[in-house]
Amino acid sequence: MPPARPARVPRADNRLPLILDEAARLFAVQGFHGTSVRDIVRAIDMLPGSLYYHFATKEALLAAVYAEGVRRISEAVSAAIAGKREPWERLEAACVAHLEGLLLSENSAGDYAQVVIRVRPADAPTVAGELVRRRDEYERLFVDLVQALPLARGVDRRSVRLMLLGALNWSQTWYHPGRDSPRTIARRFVALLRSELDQE
Amino acid sequence: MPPARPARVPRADNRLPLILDEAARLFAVQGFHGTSVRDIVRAIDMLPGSLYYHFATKEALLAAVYAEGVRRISEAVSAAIAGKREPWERLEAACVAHLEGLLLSENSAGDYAQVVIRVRPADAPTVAGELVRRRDEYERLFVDLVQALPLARGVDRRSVRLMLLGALNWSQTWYHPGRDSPRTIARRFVALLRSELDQE
DNA sequence: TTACAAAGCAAACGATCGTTTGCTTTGTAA
DNA sequence: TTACAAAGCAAACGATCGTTTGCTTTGTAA
Repeated sequence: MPPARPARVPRADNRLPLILDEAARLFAVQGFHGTSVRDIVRAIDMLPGSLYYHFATKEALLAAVYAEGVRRISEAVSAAIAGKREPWERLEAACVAHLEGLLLSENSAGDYAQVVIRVRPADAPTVAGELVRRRDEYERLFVDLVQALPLARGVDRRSVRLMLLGALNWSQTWYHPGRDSPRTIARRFVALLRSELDQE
Repeated sequence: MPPARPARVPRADNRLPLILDEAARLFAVQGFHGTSVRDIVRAIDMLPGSLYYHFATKEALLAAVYAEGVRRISEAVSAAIAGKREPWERLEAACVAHLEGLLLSENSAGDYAQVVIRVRPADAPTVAGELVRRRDEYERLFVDLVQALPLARGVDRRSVRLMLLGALNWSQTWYHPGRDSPRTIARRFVALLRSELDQE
């Protein structure tokens, strides 16, 4: 085995994080096809060609944003359920974290998650497989959470998960910052399901 | 008032309907920005410029497809609830019709409805106002259906509607033709809500 | 202080985009 | 049979797209 090469250390003024942030913001708002490479680099005073030092293609850039989005929201949800034991409490906490990560736009953290929800893998054929894999990986969190619920016999847990996540994700289209908070919306949706499904 | 001009009658070989069909199909699958004018006319052996005899802009074409989509799914839902009296039965029938109109791809009727669900008004700024108006007009059907439900006091009817429609619309992303039918999915989602909300 | 890779500039590539302009074909009403 | 508008062709417009190529600047390890 050859000795490990001395790690090439990135420079401090590396603007790759800025590219990711701006790409996340624009992909979230305008979609993948509605955003040009020039749109992205314009805001950070870069030339279009320079982006290709960091990414081989526009689709590879999307894959990077997508990966970061899954990482962030997975972390938020995991942190939210870490302290809790009761299954319904855990699911509610997860839904609140999911929706806050998606809709809360302060510090632009929500942009990354919105890309995961909004951009269809089919929009970027060369990385579609990777995107689907990452989304599935995230949703597995919710498979487990729903699995742990004490439900009456005969209730299809897959339907429960799909209904809840679908309703949450769709809120992206009608949510307005001034009105009900993401936390309130998430709790309400869980409550609408809960008492019916709870077996006691 | 001048006498009405004799109506200019369109020709029988008018290919405008073909343009609408193909645009609906492609906008549904690839999105608005992911579809070019050339993509649309290619399938019907037309030249790109010829489209502009029928529509002033690509966005005006989208508006026409959108309007037809709302018209079709409104009609399907209205027909489905026409015979029924019981409020929960009416809501279920409406949800089944909504989802079948959205997911059933036989005779390509679903393409128009999918455009309504998939394309964001903001994607076409010059017609965004019209698109929002039409979508709201359609959703008013469901406002009334939920309004008629005999619910326990304190249940937020807006949340019930948003949760249900959100879950249904989101199914577009995970639905697979081989598995559960749109009818089954719609009924299951209504059932998950129903017993909890029903006041008896 | 120097060597060198990291980072990005500068300029352009061919392809494709939505749309326009002027002209021709063709169905239909009279 | 003819007049004419409906419908679309043919060809191009300027703008923008994602990407490449060759060169320069600059931070950092030695």
